[in-house]
Amino acid sequence: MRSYRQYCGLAKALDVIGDRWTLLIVRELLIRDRCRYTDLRDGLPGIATNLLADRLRELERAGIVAREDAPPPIATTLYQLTSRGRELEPVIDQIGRWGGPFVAERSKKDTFRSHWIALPLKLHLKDRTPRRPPIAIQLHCGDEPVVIETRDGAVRTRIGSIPDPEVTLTGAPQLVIGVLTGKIELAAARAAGLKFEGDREVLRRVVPERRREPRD
Amino acid sequence: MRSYRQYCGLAKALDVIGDRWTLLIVRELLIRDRCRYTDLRDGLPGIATNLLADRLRELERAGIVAREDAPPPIATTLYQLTSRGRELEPVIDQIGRWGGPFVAERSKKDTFRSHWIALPLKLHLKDRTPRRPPIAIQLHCGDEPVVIETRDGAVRTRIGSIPDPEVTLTGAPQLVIGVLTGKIELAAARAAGLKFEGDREVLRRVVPERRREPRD
DNA sequence: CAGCATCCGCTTTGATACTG
DNA sequence: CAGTATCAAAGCGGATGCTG
Repeated sequence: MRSYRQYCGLAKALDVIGDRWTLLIVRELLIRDRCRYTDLRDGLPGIATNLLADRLRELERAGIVAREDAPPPIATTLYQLTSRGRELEPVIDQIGRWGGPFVAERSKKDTFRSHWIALPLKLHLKDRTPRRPPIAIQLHCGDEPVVIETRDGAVRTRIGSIPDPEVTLTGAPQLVIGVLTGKIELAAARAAGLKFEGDREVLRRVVPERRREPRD
Repeated sequence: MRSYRQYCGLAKALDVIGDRWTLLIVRELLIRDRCRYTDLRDGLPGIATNLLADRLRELERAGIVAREDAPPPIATTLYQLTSRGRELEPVIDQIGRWGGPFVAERSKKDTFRSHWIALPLKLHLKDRTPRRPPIAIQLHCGDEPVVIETRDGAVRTRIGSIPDPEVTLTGAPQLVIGVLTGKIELAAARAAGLKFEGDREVLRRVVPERRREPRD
């Protein structure tokens, strides 16, 4: 990206992360921690492979991404965020929150990967009763399973499965998100096709975090 | 901008605000509230005029910017953010914070407009003793004067002058910002060329706000 | 197969000139 | 003042080819 050449923090940041696809690549790495080129490509439907390679080079040069050549017998390259890269989480959080209203309904032309909901869920949800024993909620709403786990009061999410989750939700992402953020009643979601298994009290334990009111 | 077509809040947001120049236009409108096409162009050195016109059209269509035809005798068009547009302030705040390290030093090729510092100062500073009578700090570090004012505990900034400020700072933006954010001692800044007039105790009243620690 | 690089047509951007 | 018009250059998207 050509620099704006403006002595301004916003403009300087956009010089680095303002390119097309760049922040979506960071999104992938925030969710997956360490992953291969192919994982990134699969999580970024629509990207041209040469662009992904270009962006990874630029991000590495900017100190946001580090590439690690896994030793044999794995023999593959792994990409991960540096600490400077992980500092982009609040940036992506805010942009994603601003874009929240746009995901109220889903267009048929939109692609979806289930792990995309992991980041907003982790950032939005909190454990209402952190003293009680940890719980896990298993989600099935796309290509890969996602787990929500409480641990030390924090809510974590990751790609994967767990043998005995307290709750399992299966269905369209709109319904899964709606139920977890409290925007859709469980009964309404089940009527709309969501499958629910487990203890419904557990579901109430994980609730959207109250946002700080903006100043001014 | 071509849509990413991803069912993801971040991607949907970037469909709208991810174009080159778009967030810088929002920056201008956050600082200036209502302004003319020419004001925007002056605040965006480097932008091609057709691009500014294009972006304003797109932003209007997206419900972020509203255009208002001022009645005669003014007879000019004024642009301002809608409420949805003002909701981008936290987005720009976070991106600007992330870009903060990049403005540690200034390249000679960088352009500068003094009002660019108004937004980060407003977002970073707080009034340590909000009960005391309001104060004003006058800044001269570029093309236009900027005022910092305390009011009801909040810190506000605007383009303009005030007759009798408690403090006046004149000099390079690095020095002005450094002193206000506490990164440079006043004595060091004066040695480096900053002119200071007024009550140095007043300067201590306005301090950087403590950021909430990130979760996780 | 993973991890790119190359090529090509198309779109976006940038610089400048011009207009009501 | 507030844009539109024009055109060259850069960037992007899609397909394909190469290499270990």
